[in-house]
Amino acid sequence: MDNDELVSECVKSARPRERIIDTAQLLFRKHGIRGVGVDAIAEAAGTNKMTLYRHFGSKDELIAECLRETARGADPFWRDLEDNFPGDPLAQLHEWVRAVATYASMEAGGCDLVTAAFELPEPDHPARLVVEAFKHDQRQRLIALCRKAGIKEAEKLADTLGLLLEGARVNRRSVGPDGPSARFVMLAEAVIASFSAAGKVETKGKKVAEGV
Amino acid sequence: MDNDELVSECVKSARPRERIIDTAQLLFRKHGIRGVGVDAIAEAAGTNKMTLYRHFGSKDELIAECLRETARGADPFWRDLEDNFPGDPLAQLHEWVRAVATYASMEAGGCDLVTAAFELPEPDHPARLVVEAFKHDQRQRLIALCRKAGIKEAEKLADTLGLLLEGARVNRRSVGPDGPSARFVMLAEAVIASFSAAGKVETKGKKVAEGV
DNA sequence: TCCTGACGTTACAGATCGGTAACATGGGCG
DNA sequence: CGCCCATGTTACCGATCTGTAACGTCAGGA
Repeated sequence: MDNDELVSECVKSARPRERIIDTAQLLFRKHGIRGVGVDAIAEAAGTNKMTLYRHFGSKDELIAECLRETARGADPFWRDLEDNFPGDPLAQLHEWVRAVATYASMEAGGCDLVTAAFELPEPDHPARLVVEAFKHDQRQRLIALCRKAGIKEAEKLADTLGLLLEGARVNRRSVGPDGPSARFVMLAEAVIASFSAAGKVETKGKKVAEGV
Repeated sequence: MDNDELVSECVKSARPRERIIDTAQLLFRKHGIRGVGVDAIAEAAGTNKMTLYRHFGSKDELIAECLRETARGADPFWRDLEDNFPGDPLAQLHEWVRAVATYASMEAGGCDLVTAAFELPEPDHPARLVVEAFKHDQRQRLIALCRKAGIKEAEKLADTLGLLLEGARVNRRSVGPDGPSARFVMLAEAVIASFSAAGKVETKGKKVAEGV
């Protein structure tokens, strides 16, 4: 509560609206969504409560907008994946493992969307719609990637990797960065290897090329 | 906030202290730890705020005590595992998968300990000590079980299963019971199978008997 | 120039929060 | 009986919360 003013110093945006969203994301991560009030957000963003309420009708709307902004951040992630390994979905899959592990070990760490789902138990909260849509979208993308990579049981591998990742993030959040979450890359690679082997056994004789 | 009085009807305990803990656990699950006040807990428990504060010095202490109580609930779980399949650690491992999946699909669902870790970001909160100790204990138990079951890379399998489980719980919490979390048993069994195969390949020629 | 619209400032409402003080009550036990 | 201790009751404190009203200020465009 003391150094939150400094937080806003890292947020240099012209428009108050962007400053508020950026600052709110930082403060939500630090103190929890319910642990920070709109007054503190506005002040840390270098503005005031009235301006905040003129842009976002309520705190719940601000929360939802912050989550939408966070969710939009995943798009360049997938674009980079495709750009860095064009036409090589298996390499993209391995890079996905490495990249999400790197992202999960940052201070942003635990996915803001999941954190919000934990902090807001009301089933009809506007933020829940954002979370569900995001999770569904990410799952579909990962399934498609596994399928293009020639994995036979693509859904199964994608769900295993997805649950492993969420587990690693939540574990890191509850027991710190030195727990089992530190082994995520190794565990995920082992799972991919086992699914790849199974896939090749089953598709023996057939061309592996399914994607690409 | 309206039907929380009925909640207390399910809690028939003689002593106010137990009633308060049981009621607090229910309300924390329903509204979140930060979403329910001590007054509401006391009233729903059929007592009053003063009695609550005489038993637990603060809300934070009550939270920690609730988590300790929840953590104690895992002991009979492991005892049943040993009692139902005595001397058969591999069967115990498969039963572990089935049992935790059943538990995770109940309304208690998302582990209260993890939820608390998400809701209480302060790193020195007394509840965090309980969470970390519990998670460490569960991990050690699962590693020991895998080892006794003859798995060669016991730690690796235990961590994979642990992260899968935590991922399934958090996924269920964020996208509901019809997401990938519904496939936890299948995914976990596939992982066990792959580790069992790897273990047998590597220990080929040696006696498999290591535990028991 | 003037006007409009975004933004800042102050004050306030109504509710709820965690936590405490003072006192009444009532049952078990010597 | 008389005492004690756990519990119930009421009132209160100061702080904080979301959200609103009224009124300045100021830059930029027609």
